[in-house]
Amino acid sequence: MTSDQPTPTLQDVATAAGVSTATVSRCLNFPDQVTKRTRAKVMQAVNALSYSPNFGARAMASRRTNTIGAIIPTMENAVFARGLQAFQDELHSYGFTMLVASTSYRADIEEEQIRALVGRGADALLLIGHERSPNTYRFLETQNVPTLITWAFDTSLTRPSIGFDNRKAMRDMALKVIELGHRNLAFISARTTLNDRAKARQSGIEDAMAISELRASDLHMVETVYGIEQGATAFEQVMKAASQTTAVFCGNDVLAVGALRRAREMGVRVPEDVSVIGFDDIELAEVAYPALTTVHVPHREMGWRAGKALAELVTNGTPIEAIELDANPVFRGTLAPAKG
Amino acid sequence: MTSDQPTPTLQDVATAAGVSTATVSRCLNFPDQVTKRTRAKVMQAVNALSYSPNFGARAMASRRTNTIGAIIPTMENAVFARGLQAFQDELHSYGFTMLVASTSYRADIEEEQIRALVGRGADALLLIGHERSPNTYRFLETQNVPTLITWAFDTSLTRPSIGFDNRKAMRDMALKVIELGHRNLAFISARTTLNDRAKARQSGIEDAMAISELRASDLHMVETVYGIEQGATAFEQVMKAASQTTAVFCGNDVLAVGALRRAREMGVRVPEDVSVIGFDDIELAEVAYPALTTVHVPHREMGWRAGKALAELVTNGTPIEAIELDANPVFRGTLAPAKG
DNA sequence: TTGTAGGCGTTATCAT
DNA sequence: ATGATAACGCCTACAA
Repeated sequence: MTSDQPTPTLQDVATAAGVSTATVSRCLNFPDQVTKRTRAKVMQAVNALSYSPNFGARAMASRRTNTIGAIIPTMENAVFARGLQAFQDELHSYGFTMLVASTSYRADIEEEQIRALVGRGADALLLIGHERSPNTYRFLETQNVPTLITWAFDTSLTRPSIGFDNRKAMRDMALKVIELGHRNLAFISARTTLNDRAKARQSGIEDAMAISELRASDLHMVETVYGIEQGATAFEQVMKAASQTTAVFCGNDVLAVGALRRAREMGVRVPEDVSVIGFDDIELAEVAYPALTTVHVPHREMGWRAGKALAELVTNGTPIEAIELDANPVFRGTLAPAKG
Repeated sequence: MTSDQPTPTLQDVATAAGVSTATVSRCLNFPDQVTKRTRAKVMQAVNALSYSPNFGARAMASRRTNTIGAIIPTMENAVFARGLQAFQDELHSYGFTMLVASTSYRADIEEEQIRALVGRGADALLLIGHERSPNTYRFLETQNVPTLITWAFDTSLTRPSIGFDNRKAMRDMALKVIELGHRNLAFISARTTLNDRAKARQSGIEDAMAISELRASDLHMVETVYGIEQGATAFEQVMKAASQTTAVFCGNDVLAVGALRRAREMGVRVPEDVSVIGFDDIELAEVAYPALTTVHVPHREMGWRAGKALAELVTNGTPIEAIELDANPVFRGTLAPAKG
């Protein structure tokens, strides 16, 4: 670096172009309110100085940031990645920037991140799932930040959501599994504390059992934290505690893949001895061997629809229309009829 | 909402607490410059109003944003996810916020994203790989934004990097493969345009061939875009065009997993008929069947070291110390000695 | 320890 | 169509 020249400001451009700052501002924001000739002069100065507007100043003066925040449980694996990419692409096409933060599935961190993004002037927020502390919702309300929920759908709530019904999706899957003759079911669940998706998925299995005249209380449940290794451990626990199990549902594909691995290590054949069912349909599911039977989640569509809805809300005030998407079973190699 | 009460400002808090705005500001930024008593009063007012500082104003007044940007090729899969999460966690512990943007592996989009993040006042930037247009580097220099390169390491360049030597890593892997008797090698590469990692990995294989007195020109190369499906297609091409191939290197695990799948579909046995080698060691690699032999990349360490380096640079001016990490072969099921 | 006041770079409302 | 100029909300010398 030769010299620490300070970044050029609007004023510098104005001086260079021989106009007022107001005119430069207009050139940049409303080009057609300005003469062709003036515009040319100004743009030339802009380029010469390679001026680029100061975000903070602009945010302060216009009281808008063109920023939309997304807060997801984790970036560690691909569960939210595909949807997020679609969300970001859509926002980008509207001229918005996406800010991401992750919570490691912890409610306290989520609240912190919400404050951080709101503090940074996010014009709106995308959140995963409905369940969080009243405090958090109160904050969002007083701050007047529009919020959209995704990865869930629940009309009984007033908050808009664009997602799918976790309970119904899991119920449909479970009905198919029961139809194949499975009676001894287990469920390896993600932590259900402040996680409505996990709870809903459990309820879905129980619904299916009730419909099929099985006793929901017979569902063998193990709750564990996220991770392949945790899924493996949980699978072993299940097989030890309830060895008659023929079908193991998992709260998500990551756990399911762990279960699959441990099954192989234990000499338990999938699907001949026990069927394994996941949820999410991320890349892992296809790649696993045998390929995982799972509930397909419309990642991309959810993402872009959410992006579009928020962009239009912020831009034109178009109210968000709740949208329920389908999440359907995908049958692959890990599910087979129950023996006998 | 009952009333559209405007967000509280520093002034509001000051009034409520019966002090000046300066005192409130100090309470928030340098708590120990203020009496315990005063602080208590102020914090109470802060909570009562649930005040949270305006980012733009703060950025403008302090000329710092406490924001560090990261620009990665894609969020679609887990390649960069683990490292990014570690990066973000480390930044967070220093009080920084991470901004992410993705480029879909396109140089023009990368440049746009760099401008966007700089425009938003990013105090520093994390970029993947060294190779980009001189224009882009010039911009970064005139804007005076410190930049750290990761996912690569090259002392011949003056730019600091914290990463690993792609060429050396791939060479080491290739040497092992050749040692196992493989002579007919193929390489399914990611696009090499403006992608120094892809090029380096290719060079690594060629280096190993040269060392082993094989003709580097005999390496059968296929270049393709990112994706499982693309890896599958490329594998088929390779086996059709060079059926004597016994070892297929892939530029990354995603392509490798695609190759694996197509091999199964084609009735080609891995590793009996052909060995498949990946790069990155993401979750997919472990989960694939057979589990993928691949080059392990120290995702997390790279991420947190990068975060620490940038945070300390921005905070204390500590210059970045380039760090070379190891990326070593991991031998799993897809590699076996060549037949005969 | 606390208060006063000027300035940070834009936008937007008025005039002209 | 263009130009003054008053906000915008916070930080930080400097003064008290």
